[in-house]
Amino acid sequence: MSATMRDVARRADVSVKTVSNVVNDFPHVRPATRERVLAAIAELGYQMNFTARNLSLGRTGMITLAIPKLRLPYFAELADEVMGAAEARGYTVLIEQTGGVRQREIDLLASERRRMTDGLVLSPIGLRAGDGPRLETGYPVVLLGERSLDARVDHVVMANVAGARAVAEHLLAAGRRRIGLVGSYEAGSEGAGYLRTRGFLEALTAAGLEHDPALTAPAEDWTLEAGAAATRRLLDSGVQVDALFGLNDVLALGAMRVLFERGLRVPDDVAVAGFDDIEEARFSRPSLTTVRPDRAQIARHAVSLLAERIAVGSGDGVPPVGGPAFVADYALVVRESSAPAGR
Amino acid sequence: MSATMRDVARRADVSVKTVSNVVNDFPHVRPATRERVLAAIAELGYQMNFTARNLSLGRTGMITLAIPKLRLPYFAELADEVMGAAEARGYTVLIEQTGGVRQREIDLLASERRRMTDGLVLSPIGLRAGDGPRLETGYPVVLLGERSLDARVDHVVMANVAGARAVAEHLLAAGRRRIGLVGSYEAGSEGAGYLRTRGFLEALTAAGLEHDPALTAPAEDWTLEAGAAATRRLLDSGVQVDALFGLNDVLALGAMRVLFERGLRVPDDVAVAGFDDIEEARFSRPSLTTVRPDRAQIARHAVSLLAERIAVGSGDGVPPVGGPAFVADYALVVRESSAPAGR
DNA sequence: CGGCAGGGGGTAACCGGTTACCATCACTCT
DNA sequence: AGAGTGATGGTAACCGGTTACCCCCTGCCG
Repeated sequence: MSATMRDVARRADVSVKTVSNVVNDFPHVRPATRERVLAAIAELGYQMNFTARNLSLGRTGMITLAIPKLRLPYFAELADEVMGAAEARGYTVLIEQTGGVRQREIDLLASERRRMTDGLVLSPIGLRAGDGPRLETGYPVVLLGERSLDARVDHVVMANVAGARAVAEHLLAAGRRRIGLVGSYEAGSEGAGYLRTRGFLEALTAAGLEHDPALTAPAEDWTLEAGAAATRRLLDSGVQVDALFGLNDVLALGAMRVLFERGLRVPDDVAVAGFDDIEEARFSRPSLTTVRPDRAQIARHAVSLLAERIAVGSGDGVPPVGGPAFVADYALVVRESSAPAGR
Repeated sequence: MSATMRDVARRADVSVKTVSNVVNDFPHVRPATRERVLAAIAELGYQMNFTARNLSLGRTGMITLAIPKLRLPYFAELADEVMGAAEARGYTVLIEQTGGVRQREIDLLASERRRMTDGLVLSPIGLRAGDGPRLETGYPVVLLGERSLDARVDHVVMANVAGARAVAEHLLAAGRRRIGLVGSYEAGSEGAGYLRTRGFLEALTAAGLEHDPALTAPAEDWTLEAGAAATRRLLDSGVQVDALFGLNDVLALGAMRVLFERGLRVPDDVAVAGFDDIEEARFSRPSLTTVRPDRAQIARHAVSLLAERIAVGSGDGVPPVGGPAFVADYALVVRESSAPAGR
């Protein structure tokens, strides 16, 4: 079909080695020769076959980013950051959606398809403690999420506990005492949901308060829809709340929507806060108080760790163990939804 | 490093052909032989090298989806749909972001990197009329967007003109007469911005009205931020509006945020409508009237056209010309932001 | 019992690059 | 002048699959 390196070589009357030297701009090529080759390339419209190159190089220059769902703004923003960080290192990112389903996450690790990429950045949701060994496949993997999987794999985490504690402290300082928790986590999973809940509870405890279990609004997914549904159930149960903490921003936004439908004013009647600082949080009505993890930092670090691991793997035999998890910075962002006084 | 097919063959005491027959479950393999091969595969932990397979097959099983920005909810949702449609056909999707920049879009078409995938679904923003020929590279391409690029390439479009007209008619029917237009398009580009504007103007004309140029709020990007900024400028200019039509939902949501900041009530003082029906539109306060294009249909059709084109390309020589553009269904979704009477 | 059909499986070429190894060649150095 | 040196570029093996082509063997038919 299209021209190959040998065609170019024949046309320029040189060897394939020389053509290869030119396209990879290897230094020792005489200018005149280079010209001839470039001319031949232009005439034939030659374009390199990357699959062939990848085969001989033994690498593809691609890494996989596995996230639960692209439609969730947090992950779309994360993907954007990771793509940027990867590009800076010459990698192309292949995005896979796991739906947060454990089996999909495991499949991805075991899958033959993954051999199309040089490494994997996995944002695990479904994996459970005990699944750790599945990660130790010798294939370069970096986890985005708490290192609760007892796996000897590199981790990049956000300060879930500290961030959630900061939010709760802020709400308590504003005088809120009956704080509803929107969202839940699978028992046994030690993911972001568990950790944020823990941070939240720690703050209450530190303030000498106890969390009323009736103030928990479980949500299956971390979506607007689920946040709204959970909040509806909570309010229907008749409990009184003066604040709601969504385990992430979309849950909080879904909750706000329901408060609005029920005629409750935010923040006057009920303060609301979330976690993630997705872009929508700044533009919602009212704008949403939340925790902003340094996403760019997370992405950069994850890609950097993965690149390192890939390099090592291709070097000697046994890759070293992942070091301690890297914890990204965060900041509490107070906005209208929890402003001290009604506006 | 890892085991190859030849290793498996040696281990099972068969030829590579037989191993290949087994892994590709070719019918004529004696059960006993198959067992031996499978056992060898298990023992060696063999995993096929996809790069090698791709090289001999001359295809990669991947297609590229090029969109402006993953952070824009519309495109995140579209990407999700495309990935689903592609998976149903055995393709993996590689997402590239163009930022809506013309040069990036052109680079993508010319790039050698694209040779890593079998085809391209491109959502062009920056390409101009006249750029058509650049698309005719013999490489399978399907365009998401109006066929204004005079290119002989397959197109899948949404009913931008009709959808926008429907929105405008709805606002007019609700008695709105000074309808601001939030968003703009590059002169000369005939993309979604231009077409939606056209549909909007058609409705006004049909109603015997003229659009006051002062009611246009240009926005550089189609983002929340840009929508807010544009609306701020519009309101600052002192013009009176009783409705705002955002050329897409995020522009409209950004606009709503500013109306709120200025103490204007939606829909009582100003009705608002958008285009795209992103998920956030259902949960905003108030919920947003918009046009819902059938995204799933668009994705399915685009992937299907591309798959067809890929199949043809590998068959005979010259691929046929793209047929007439496929126009996806749409529906006007009326919500609170333009409800007839204040709630 | 020879011949033939077709299932089962081996051999080796091929996909299109990279690169180890080697051969020239032009100079410079002693 | 002979040797050493580095630039230049050719040859062919190799990456790890797929597959065209061929051979062997078994079962069945005449």
